[in-house]
Amino acid sequence: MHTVEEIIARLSSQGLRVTDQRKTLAKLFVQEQGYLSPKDVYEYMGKIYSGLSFDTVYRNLRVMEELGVLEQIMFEDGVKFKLHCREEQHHHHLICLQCGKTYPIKHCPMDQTAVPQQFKVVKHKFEVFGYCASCVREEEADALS
Amino acid sequence: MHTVEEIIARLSSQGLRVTDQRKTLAKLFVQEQGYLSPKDVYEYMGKIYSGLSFDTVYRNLRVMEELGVLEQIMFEDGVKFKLHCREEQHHHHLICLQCGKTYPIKHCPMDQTAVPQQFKVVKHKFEVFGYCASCVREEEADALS
DNA sequence: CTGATTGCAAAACGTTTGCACGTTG
DNA sequence: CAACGTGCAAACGTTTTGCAATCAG
Repeated sequence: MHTVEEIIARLSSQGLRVTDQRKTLAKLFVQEQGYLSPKDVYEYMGKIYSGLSFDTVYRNLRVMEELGVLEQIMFEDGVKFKLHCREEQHHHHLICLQCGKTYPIKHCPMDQTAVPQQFKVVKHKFEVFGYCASCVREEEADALS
Repeated sequence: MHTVEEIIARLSSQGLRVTDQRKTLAKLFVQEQGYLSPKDVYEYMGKIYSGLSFDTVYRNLRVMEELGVLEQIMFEDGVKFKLHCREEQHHHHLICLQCGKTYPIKHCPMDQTAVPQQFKVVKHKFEVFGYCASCVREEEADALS
């Protein structure tokens, strides 16, 4: 799920149409290794397709999510999407609050977590938020000026 | 922040009015040791106050949050509130997907997590979801019937 | 060609706001 | 009685839906 070609192949293997807009959407998420809000996507796509409508963006985000191409998570300020991690092994993420890019953390806290027997665990969430190297640098530059 | 009286005291110490509705809201969250959506709260309160309006519920949830009485988090299906943990030490939660109740986890995964030096960590989220003992039992009972 | 995809308009949500009236301290 | 809280109606932003026109395979 890391290349535009793979995504397109997956689309057509499901009998879905490969439209220009969907190709662009795939390209956007492949380039951008991070979370994007529907609005981010709409603004980006809008520059390319005049007369683009918000509902098509939503529909395509949904399609991609159902295909397993994208994954969705809730932030404080709303839903965001990113390319689904195709990595074999379970992992978590560092997430940059500025640019939305993510970096893998191999360590999974569930190994060390004692859970009462009575509690039936279904899933867990572990995310670390902060600022990545380049966003920290920008911030410092801004502070100086 | 564990009793209705403490919450009321905090309200009036801030020059805010102690209304019936706010007392009921406090009682609700003190009893319920878990997450409630604004809708949950509205439905509960609506049974008591006919003509209750949604915006008042929101306003009071907000007031309580600003007082530090409640805390808010985002779930897949929207915002929810619960009594703010007054515990001294940092901890995380087991959260029941059925009833919304929470149970503390002392272990904090950040201790074991290696983060690249360049990444400036601001906060983290660690939550374990599943079903608590009583909800598991109900589920099993349902399965049998 | 046939069914999938798109834009448009409108609806459906959840949440917030302004206002006049009622209530608390 | 002054300030704060409430209900109502209406605004708002986000997400979804129905429909007719368009496009991909």
